[in-house]
Amino acid sequence: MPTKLHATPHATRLRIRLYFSNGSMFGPGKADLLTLISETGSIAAAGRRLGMSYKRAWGLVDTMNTMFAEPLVESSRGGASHGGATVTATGERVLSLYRRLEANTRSGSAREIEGLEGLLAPVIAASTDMSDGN
Amino acid sequence: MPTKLHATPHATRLRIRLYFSNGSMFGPGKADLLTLISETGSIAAAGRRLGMSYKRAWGLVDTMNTMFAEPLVESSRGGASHGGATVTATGERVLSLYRRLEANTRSGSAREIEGLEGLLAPVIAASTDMSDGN
DNA sequence: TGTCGTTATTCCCCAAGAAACATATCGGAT
DNA sequence: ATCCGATATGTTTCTTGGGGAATAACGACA
Repeated sequence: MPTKLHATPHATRLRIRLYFSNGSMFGPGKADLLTLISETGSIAAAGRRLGMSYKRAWGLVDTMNTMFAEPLVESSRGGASHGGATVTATGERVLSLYRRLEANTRSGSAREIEGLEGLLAPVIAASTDMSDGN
Repeated sequence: MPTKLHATPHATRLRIRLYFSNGSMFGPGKADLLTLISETGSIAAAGRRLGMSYKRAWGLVDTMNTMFAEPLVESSRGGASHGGATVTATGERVLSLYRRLEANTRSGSAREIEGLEGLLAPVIAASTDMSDGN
């Protein structure tokens, strides 16, 4: 029989949100949206991929564009491309800083995370009874 | 009105939440509650200090006690002391690990945080728009 | 046996926020 | 002049997490 648990290396996910002094905040939601806008070139497509309504995605973009000194996303309507959105250099910089913060935390606190994981209740393997939701 | 820029260096607050593979999570809410239970020796008192209802505080305690292998909080009813709650050794360990994770992040990503702060829109002194999103 | 403050638990209710729906607009291409 | 797909924004409907009130149990002690 296999050794011990630890079957899951680092399935633990971190969600880090920054609350700035001016009241604005930035976290994984905006970061992921930014990432997907950069990938897809469209607010709508990015929102769809994240399972959020266009309205919500647009609202987040609007907030991001006003909370920073320069807009993170530039959008255009109509035209040959039928509109779209691109992440500005500032946007990429914000994203890069945030991702680095995330990575730093994961690597810099690996010990603490493992320590917490080790204290968790063992997963109930029961495959017969699945009425529980939690 | 260059009355000021970033007078307060570290007003930016971090909120780190861990999502474990078993579906449970731990973040600043539970950590703060744990801290105050340790201080006050009472779930109710801790909840009051945090501005949350007893029901909510108790619910968080209950979740914490079941998500870890050993309870983080032990409580008693009645008696000479009229009941109360104490944080177990495991509880203190969890708290310590989480606080260290927080501190590590703050110190280990000071550059990134400062970088993001530097990109924020300057605070407009006069009119205050208390709107906010995610 | 009654008092006391805290833990434990249920039920009802509500507002904040998300979802859903509905338009309006843009502008190059055909 | 029209089509198209995406942006932009308002209006309505729905969901849900938490608050609040109410209630019970607990147990040492006087």
